[in-house]
Amino acid sequence: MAETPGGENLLFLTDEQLRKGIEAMFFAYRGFTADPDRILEGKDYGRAHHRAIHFIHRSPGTTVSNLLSILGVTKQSLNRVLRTMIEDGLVRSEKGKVDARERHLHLTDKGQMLERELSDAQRARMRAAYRAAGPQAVQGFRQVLEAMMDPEMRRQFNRLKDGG
Amino acid sequence: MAETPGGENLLFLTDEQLRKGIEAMFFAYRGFTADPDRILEGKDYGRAHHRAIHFIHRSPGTTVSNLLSILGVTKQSLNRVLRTMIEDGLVRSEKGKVDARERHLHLTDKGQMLERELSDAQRARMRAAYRAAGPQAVQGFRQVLEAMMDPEMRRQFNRLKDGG
DNA sequence: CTTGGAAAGTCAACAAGGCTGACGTAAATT
DNA sequence: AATTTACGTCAGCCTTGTTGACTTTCCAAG
Repeated sequence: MAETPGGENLLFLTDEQLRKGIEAMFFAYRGFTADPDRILEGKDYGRAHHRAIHFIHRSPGTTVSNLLSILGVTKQSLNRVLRTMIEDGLVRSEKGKVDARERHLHLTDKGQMLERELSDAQRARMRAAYRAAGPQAVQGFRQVLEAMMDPEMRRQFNRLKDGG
Repeated sequence: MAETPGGENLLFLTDEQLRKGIEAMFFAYRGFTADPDRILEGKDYGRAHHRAIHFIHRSPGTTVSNLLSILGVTKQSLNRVLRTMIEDGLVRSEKGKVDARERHLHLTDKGQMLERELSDAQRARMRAAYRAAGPQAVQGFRQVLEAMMDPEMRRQFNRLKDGG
């Protein structure tokens, strides 16, 4: 057994273990996105639309620039998906009252319906995985994921966790 | 506390908890790919090349069709990245001896060097996350990820885990 | 009140990396 | 001999990312 002076077993840090973790992330992420992808194909939307829908639902009234910093894409890229969803009546964009330069984004009823369909599917998979693994495992899952984020992303993540 | 007839606490299965897990996956995956992406930008390669390099390194001599089923892309898509890497002398492709229709793929020394650079960076992040979270958390992390995979992907994952 | 700069939106052009469809070739299998 | 398999390739398309340049709107500071 590989033991440190401190006495902890560090077998979980071998290159082999790390490789397995890397591959697990790769395959799991495919599963993670598979259901929404399936729902969206044929609906003219893609993963980029799903991400926007998710975070608008999550933080109704959020601004474009806030969304930009969460999604980490350029405004041109975000604007493209936002525009189609506004045209299609999934998203409502309204001028800010305190700062009229900002656009506050909301899902319309139609947008809510699609969000529901997508998140139901994604939650169902997550729920099944959580249930299969158990609460203890879920806690570890969350700890490792959070430790894996860039500090900037972790800030975003924790800001979302609490207030809207 | 939400208790089932069985007596288990199911608070970890609330929609809110599931949403946090979903967002954690999203932000963590960004971190997961950030370092290799940074290394590859400016090198004419992208994430697709990284994936191919990883699995060729992982299973030297693997065939094109095997790689196809692991990566889950079309042969045209894979062929594009494979061709450039063969031209650039990162990957060697040789006819099979037992079945000459197959092409067996290996990394050249140059390919090994790039693989090293990429996987060192990715492992460093994974190692830091594992170390911060601890062995117990790592086990849970792996359990949840594995449960999240599609059965087909889980088969691939477990086939890789053992033999090459 | 003017002006500087931030926020938002738009146009154009491009690249990576997915996809489908069609076709060709060599080798294995039936 | 005919069919199937593994691989490669051409052509064309889509999504989603990028840069760069530009305009409009509007807040805030001088």
